[in-house]
Amino acid sequence: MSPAQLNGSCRLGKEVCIDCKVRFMSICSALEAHELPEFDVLIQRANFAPRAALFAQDQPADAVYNLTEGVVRLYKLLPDGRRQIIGFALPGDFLGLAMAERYGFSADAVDTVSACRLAREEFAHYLDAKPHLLRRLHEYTTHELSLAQDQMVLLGRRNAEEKVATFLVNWRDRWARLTGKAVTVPLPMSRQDIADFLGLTIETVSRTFSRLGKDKTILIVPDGIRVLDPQRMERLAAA
Amino acid sequence: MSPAQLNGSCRLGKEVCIDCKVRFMSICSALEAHELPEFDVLIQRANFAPRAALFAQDQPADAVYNLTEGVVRLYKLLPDGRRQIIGFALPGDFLGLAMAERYGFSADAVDTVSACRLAREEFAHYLDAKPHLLRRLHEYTTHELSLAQDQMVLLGRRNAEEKVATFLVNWRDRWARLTGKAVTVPLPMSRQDIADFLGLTIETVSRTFSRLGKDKTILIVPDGIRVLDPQRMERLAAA
DNA sequence: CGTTGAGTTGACCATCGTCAACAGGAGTGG
DNA sequence: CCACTCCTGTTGACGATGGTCAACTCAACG
Repeated sequence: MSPAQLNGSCRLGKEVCIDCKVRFMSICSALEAHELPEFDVLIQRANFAPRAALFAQDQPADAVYNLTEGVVRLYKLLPDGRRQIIGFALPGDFLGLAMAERYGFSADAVDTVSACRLAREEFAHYLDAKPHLLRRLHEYTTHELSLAQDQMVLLGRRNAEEKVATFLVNWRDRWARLTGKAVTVPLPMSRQDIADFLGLTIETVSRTFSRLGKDKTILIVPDGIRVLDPQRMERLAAA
Repeated sequence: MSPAQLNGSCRLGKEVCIDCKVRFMSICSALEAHELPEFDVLIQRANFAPRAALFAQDQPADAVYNLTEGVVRLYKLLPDGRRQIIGFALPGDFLGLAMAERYGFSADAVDTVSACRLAREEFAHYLDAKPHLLRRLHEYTTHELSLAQDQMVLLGRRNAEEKVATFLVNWRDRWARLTGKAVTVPLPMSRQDIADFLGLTIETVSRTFSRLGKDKTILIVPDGIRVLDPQRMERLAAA
């Protein structure tokens, strides 16, 4: 499947806002039941294969997305190719906050992704008519800003072990909010993705995982980890 | 003057929104002329001596601030005392975006600071009645988020020289927007502040300044620098 | 089976942090 | 007016954390 070219069998008639599984985790929770049909006509379902691009940095920002399924990595590139992942988006997350002419970062699917696509202009006009939705969006944005500030502390002032532990704890908690608590934490993204998120190299991430594994702090399983010593893990993350 | 204890001779009658020098650089630019008097009654002028705290992380967030004068450092502390400065605020900047129960970071005056203080609850209610102000605030927040994402790239993926150069270029440009272009860029904050903003130590910042000085890329002057080779500077910052 | 790509591990090294000494200016008090 | 302290910033020597380079394993896939 080619990147950014898709949605075959979707839009099966049943995929309407009122049935949306992530409605109450997304900005759509601000909408009243009677507003859902009118919102429905604004959105378009889009599916993305693993590694497909939702959008790319500096492209004209003609759409925003509400993620309903899968994991998306958001990243910025320096001219020489260095990459910083600024976040991983999960179902319920809103992409394209900037509402600028062009995207400030790139977004692509880590695994199979579904999202509601809204034309930016249309969405902006709809927002003008719905102050309660704008208010919800603003709350969401300030929350994102707060997470970004936490990430600055992590990138600027924590060592490799603290970075990895913090990442794993945060990811486990986000995952638990979606699917409930589980012993095994899936890690759909690659080691390279984790490294680029934490400001490390792939080797350092790998070594730190191994060390935490030898510690019996975590157990490394295919495509994920199991937290064996949550106490020690949280202590490392809090430090 | 003791921290967080102040405003003596302020509120001289003339200090009303309509005369505000930074009105068009702040979120107040969203207000119509006829709304200024009603906004005026919500605000309270506050002055802060150098090093005084505007507010501290985890304190109840009972006020937000609109900066009118001076420089404020915003920072987070780790339990063991490591500090990450998440930004420097200048006149026109809005502090307390989170609108949460408690402040997510600390803010204190770098030099002499003046600000408009608004009770958070009152401001929230006023926002409910003024969608255009909310909209402006949302634009401001997304801009801050975008800056935070740039800072993540800087912290995660740039070396010391690039960090320092990027900081100086950005600071020069922000300063120029306030006071017009000038050969000398004042640096009211300490080396320690710069280090904690860039995820470096004070020694590395000092050495990098010295090296850029020996290069003739910059000239180090008391409480500031002069950019001698803007081209080279921008090249380092863009890298 | 051979190839490919992700992940792991080891050896070595560079950048930046740590520790320490020192310089210079501001403020204080004899 | 000078001696003294204090504080910030600079510089040097050394070391540790994490990066670089390379070899290797293993699973997936044709």
